[in-house]
Amino acid sequence: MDATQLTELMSSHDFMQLQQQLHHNNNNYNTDGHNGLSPESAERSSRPVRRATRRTSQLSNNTYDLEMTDSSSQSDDTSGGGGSSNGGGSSTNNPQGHSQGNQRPSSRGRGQQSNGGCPSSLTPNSANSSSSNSNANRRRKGALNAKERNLRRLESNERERMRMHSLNDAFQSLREVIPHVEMERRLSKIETLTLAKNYIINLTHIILSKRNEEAAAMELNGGAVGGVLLSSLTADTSVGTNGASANATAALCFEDALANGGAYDCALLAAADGTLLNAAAVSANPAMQSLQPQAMHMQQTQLEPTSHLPQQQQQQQQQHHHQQQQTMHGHGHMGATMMLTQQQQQQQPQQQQPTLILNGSTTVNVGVGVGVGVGVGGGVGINVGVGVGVVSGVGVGVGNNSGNFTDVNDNFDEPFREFL
DNA sequence: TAGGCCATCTGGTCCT
DNA sequence: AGGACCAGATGGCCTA
Repeated sequence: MDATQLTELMSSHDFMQLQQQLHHNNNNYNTDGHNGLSPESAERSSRPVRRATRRTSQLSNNTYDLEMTDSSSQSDDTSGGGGSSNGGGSSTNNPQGHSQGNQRPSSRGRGQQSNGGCPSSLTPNSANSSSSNSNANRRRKGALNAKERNLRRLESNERERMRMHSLNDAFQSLREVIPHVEMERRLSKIETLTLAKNYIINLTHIILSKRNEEAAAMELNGGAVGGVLLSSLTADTSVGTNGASANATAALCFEDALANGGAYDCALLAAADGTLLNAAAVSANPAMQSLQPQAMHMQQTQLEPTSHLPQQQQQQQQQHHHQQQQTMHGHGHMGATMMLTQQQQQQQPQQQQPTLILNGSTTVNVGVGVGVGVGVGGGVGINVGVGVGVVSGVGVGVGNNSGNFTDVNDNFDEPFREFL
């Protein structure tokens, strides 16, 4: 599915319902409590169908040979001289191998242990140890211990599987709330974490800038309703490790978040390494909605520190982002102008709804904008600055150059503290 | 076929 | 002591 098809699909009226349905389905991800590898559960979930590995299937069937008394022989039994009792290979589990308990061809003593419950001794002297009750007891005890070790190992493996499943469930839950492109493959774990990080950063920027805007708007309009608010934000997110700045572009649309029962569409282009260019729809959870009590657009985010770049370079970046937008797999419910390029917007300034929303729904343009807004302010960091209304032709500057973005990082969790 | 991603097993370490 | 957590190893699946 290409971007056009995806956009068309997402433009459909039923898309919201479909999205919610998908969301619901995704919630079934790996909740069957088992290894999550059954074809049925895989079909239901977004987890790619994976066949269980040999080990997995065998262990899942509880065919682990508990009679083996040495766990190392089970995990690393490639030393059976190639003529391993399990036919060589890893031989951890032997689906057909229970019968081997009494005919294990291995020359190793362990095989004989399981036969008689008597650990064959590894020394010639102990080979005739049956004459000694104490030795036999020791051997039995040793065998039981080995069995117990194997049992413990099995239990430990099971716990580890469950632990990893719960971890994967958490990853899946995270995938479902992170805006990203609906890809044919699911996000990998590293992609999920990267997007989540950038998404949090974006939300933080929005909240902080929105607060500044509201304060400025109140001051500007004297609190009157009806003022046109335009703001531009450029933010430096030097949050990456190894000093790399995040280069993110986001287009979030909370347009009718509340009107649609809490679902909103948004697109997020975010990647610290520039490899992820994704857009997608998510369903907002109540906590996220509470962060945005007003409907809000965020048409474009560019987290690259651009305000200090030469104008020419900024223009180049704008062009680059135009191209990105054209290829972006955006969600259809992006609002009328969400996915339009600047050129397109300029070509139809009369038809489209004003992108600059009045009080009640605020437009927040993050980045050196496409179509709207040019961040003003020399410094790197958040520039809730002078807006230039390109689309609607109306722009009211709200100056609030917050300076260096370290201010944000210093109080990174501040906007969220009230929700803790 | 190489590389990426993943599930699982495993042994060591830490924590309660 | 037992469970949780972690990282290394291994092998399967998928894609370019």
